Amino acid sequence: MPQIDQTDRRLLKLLQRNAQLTSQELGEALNLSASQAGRRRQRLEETGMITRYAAQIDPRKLGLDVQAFMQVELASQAPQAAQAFQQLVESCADITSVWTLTGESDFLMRVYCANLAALNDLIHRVLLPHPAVARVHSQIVLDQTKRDAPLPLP
Amino acid sequence: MPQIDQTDRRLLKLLQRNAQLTSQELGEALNLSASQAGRRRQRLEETGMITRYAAQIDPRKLGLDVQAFMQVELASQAPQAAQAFQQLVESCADITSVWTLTGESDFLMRVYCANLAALNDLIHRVLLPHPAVARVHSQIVLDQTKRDAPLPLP
DNA sequence: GGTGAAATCTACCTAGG
DNA sequence: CCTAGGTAGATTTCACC
Repeated sequence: MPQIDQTDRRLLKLLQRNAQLTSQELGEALNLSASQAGRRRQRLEETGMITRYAAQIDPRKLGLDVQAFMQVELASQAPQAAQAFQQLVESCADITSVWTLTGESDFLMRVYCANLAALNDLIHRVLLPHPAVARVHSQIVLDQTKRDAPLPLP
Repeated sequence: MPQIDQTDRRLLKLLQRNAQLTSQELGEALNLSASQAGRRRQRLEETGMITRYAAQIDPRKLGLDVQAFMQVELASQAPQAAQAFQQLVESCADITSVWTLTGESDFLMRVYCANLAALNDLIHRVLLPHPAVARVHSQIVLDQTKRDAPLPLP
């Protein structure tokens, strides 16, 4: 596995903010030739450092006016409960990310809904009736004051 | 503002998973000509539906082995406390996203650190000593079971 | 929906440490 | 021998028809 140097880190930082930068523009920003910048980018893709390029969407323009984080506690720690919950999560498009965390609650989920009624439906008609789910604690996002900054460069 | 139809939504879904799809590939997936697919994509960019294209990085390969979510409660509700906290957040690269939420805690933050020691330093040497910060509750990410799915299509 | 000019990527080649 | 810079063919985009 090749070593990552400071130039690679700066390249990653730039591409996290704007993946459309051309090899030429990257080269100018990093004092490299376009071909070298392109070669570095390709190597970062091949080694799995860059996992993918993704379009970011404005959820409000899509009609998704409500975002929330939910902490979910399962009824049991048994593996089949976790598996049943996992199926629920996969089948629900409103849930975009799920993390397992240390601490009292078992899962943290990020959800997007069209409105408050849809969020309440998700909680009371989908999550709480599910046998694997014991408790749901939901907090609605009022504002995002810092969004998707590049990863820190260690 | 032009209306978004079902084809636009499918296009957005594809581009969220892979922003490198060419107009030709998009056209094949959507039963459109390449020129029409490209035109739709351009329109979604111009109207701000697509806010940017971003490279996604594998944090572990960068040496960021610890992720966490933190809930931060401020010492006061005064605007200058929030503003001081905002400056702290902006100056700290480990904090990649910050949300304001409903409920008891004032902020939810997502952080990436090289290791547990760095995370503890962040909590005890940066956040807690800051005059605006009253309480910090941190939960480490053990696993991400669903990651960055496309936004739901309403 | 199609076409062509301009721009970009990428594989290959050459030079230098 | 390995890394950096340059070049040409193929691919893609985008303004226009």
